[in-house]
Amino acid sequence: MKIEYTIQQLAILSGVTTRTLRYYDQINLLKPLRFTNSGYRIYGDYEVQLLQQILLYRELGLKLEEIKQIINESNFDIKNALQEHQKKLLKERAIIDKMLLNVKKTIQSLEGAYEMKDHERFEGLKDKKIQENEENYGNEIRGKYGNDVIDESNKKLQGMSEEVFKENQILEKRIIDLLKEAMITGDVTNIKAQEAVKCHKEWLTHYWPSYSKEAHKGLADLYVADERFTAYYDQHQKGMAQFLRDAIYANV
Amino acid sequence: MKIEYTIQQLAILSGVTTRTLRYYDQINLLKPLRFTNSGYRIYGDYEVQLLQQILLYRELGLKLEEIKQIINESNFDIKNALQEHQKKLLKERAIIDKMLLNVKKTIQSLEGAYEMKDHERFEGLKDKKIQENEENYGNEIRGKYGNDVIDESNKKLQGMSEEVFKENQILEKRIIDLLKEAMITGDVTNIKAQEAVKCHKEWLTHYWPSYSKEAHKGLADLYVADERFTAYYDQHQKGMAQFLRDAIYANV
DNA sequence: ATACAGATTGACGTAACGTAAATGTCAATA
DNA sequence: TATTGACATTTACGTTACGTCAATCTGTAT
Repeated sequence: MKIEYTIQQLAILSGVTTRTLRYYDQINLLKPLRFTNSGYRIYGDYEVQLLQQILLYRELGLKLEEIKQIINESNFDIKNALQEHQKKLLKERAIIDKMLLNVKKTIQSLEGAYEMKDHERFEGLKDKKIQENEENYGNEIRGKYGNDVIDESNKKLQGMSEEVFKENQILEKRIIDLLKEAMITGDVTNIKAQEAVKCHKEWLTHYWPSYSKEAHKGLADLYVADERFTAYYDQHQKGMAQFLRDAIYANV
Repeated sequence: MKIEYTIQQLAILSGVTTRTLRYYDQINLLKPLRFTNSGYRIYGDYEVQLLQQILLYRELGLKLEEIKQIINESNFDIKNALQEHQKKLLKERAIIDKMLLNVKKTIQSLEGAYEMKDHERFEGLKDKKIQENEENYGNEIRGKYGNDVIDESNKKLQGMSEEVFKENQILEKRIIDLLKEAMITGDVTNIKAQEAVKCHKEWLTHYWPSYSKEAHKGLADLYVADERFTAYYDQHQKGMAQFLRDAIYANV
C-alpha cells in the first residue's frame, strides 16, 4: 500500500513549512511526485525519503546547493565535502570566539569606568585599526598624500596630545626592545620582561582611562587571538605576541 | 589645521570600500560632512571618528541597525545591548558546536562503513526526526489522518521490517524502565544502568549498520546537546538524558 | 584636446525562506 | 445548492551588508 501526501501533510510530517517545500520545488531540490489536475502538489514515499536526507544535511549546516549535489550526483565525494564543511565551521567558531572575547572585554571596560565619554570608549582598540592601516596602506598613502597627512590623521584619530603621542611612540619602541632581550632568556618572569610589561601598562593607560588587571590580560589575549596584532609583534621577533601575553599573565 | 577626506581617501584610511561608505550614507549610519558642488562626498575629522566607532562595534558582530542606535541615542543602554549580543553569540556558538559534532559523527560513519547505501546513511539519525514529529504533531496527525497512516509512514521512513520495528519499540520501553530504576540509586555503574546501556546498544545496531564505541558515545553527547532529545528522555524522568549519557560513557 | 583616474547614481544579485496579497479548490454544512 | 472555511496556487516584496557592473559626469595632467 503506497501513500501519498499533500504539501501540508508532508510539512507536518517533516516539521518544515509549506513555503519551504514550495521553495525546494522551485530550486529543483525536491520535486513533487506529481500534480493533481487542479495543480496541487502530491508527494510520494520516495520524496519523503529524499526530504529526510535533505533536512539531515541541512542540520549539518550545508547549503542547499551543496545538498543538491550530494543527493543528485551519485559519485559525489561526500566525505570530502563534509571535511571541507568542517573546516568552514571551525573558522566560523573561531570568529565567534574572537567576538565573544571582544564583547566581554568591552563590557568589562564599561563596568570599570562609567565616567568614560562615549567617543573615548574604544581608544584602546582604535590603534589597532590605525596600525593595520599603517601596515597595509602606509607606504602607498604616504607616497600619495604625503607624510604629514597620515600622521596628522593618526593623531586626530587618537584624539591625544602631541606630547602623549610622541611619548607613546617611544614607549612602543622600548617595549619591543625589552621583549627582544627578554626572549633571549626565554623566561617570562625575567627582569626585562617585567620591565616590558610595566611599559606596556603605561602605554595602555594612555589609551584606556581606567586601568584594571583584567583589561590588561584581556588585551593580552587579544594579541594572540587577533592575527593582525600577532603580525605586528611577530614582525620584530617570531613568537613575540605570545611571549608578551605570557609575560603579562605572569607579572600583573 | 583641519583635514577633509574624499570617499576614496577615507576608504583607504579605514580599510573599507567606497561602496560601504556610500551604503552607510544611504542608510543614514554615516553621513558625509558635506558635498562638493559637483556632488562629491567630503568627510571631516568627526566623521572619521564616527566611522572608527562604527567599525569597532561591527567587529563585535553587532548589526548596523544596532550600531546606529548606539551612536545616535546618547542615553542608549550600551552595556545591556552588549550583554544581549553576548547571549546571541553564545547561542550561535552552541549551534555550530552541535553541527560540528554531527559532521564529525557522519564522517566517522562514512569511514567505518563504506558498504552503507546512500539512503541508509542516516538511519541512525532519522528516528530523531520521527520522534520529534511524534512528539510535536503525533496527536493531531493521528486524529486527523488516523493511526495507520503515521505508523505506516514511520515504518517506511525507517525502511525496517515490521519485526525489527516492534522489537525496537519494546527495547525503547525497557531502556526507559531500566533507567528509571537505575536513577533511584544514582549510580551510573549500577547493574540496571549497565543493562540499559546494553539495550541501548542493541537498539542502536538496529539503525546503524556498523557499531563502534565512538559512535555510541557520540550519540550520547547528542542526547545532551540536542534539546529535542533531552526533552524526549526527560519527559519520563528529569535528568534522564544526562544520566543515560553518563551511563554510556561509564560502561562502553 | 584628450586621456585617465575617480566620482556619481541606479539597479541587480546574494541565501533561504517569511509574509502578505489575490485568487482558485475541496469537503462539509445550513 | 449556496456558502463557509480550510487548504491550495502563483506572484512578489522584505531580509543583511554590501559586491559588482553599467552608464555617466568631474577633475587633473599631459
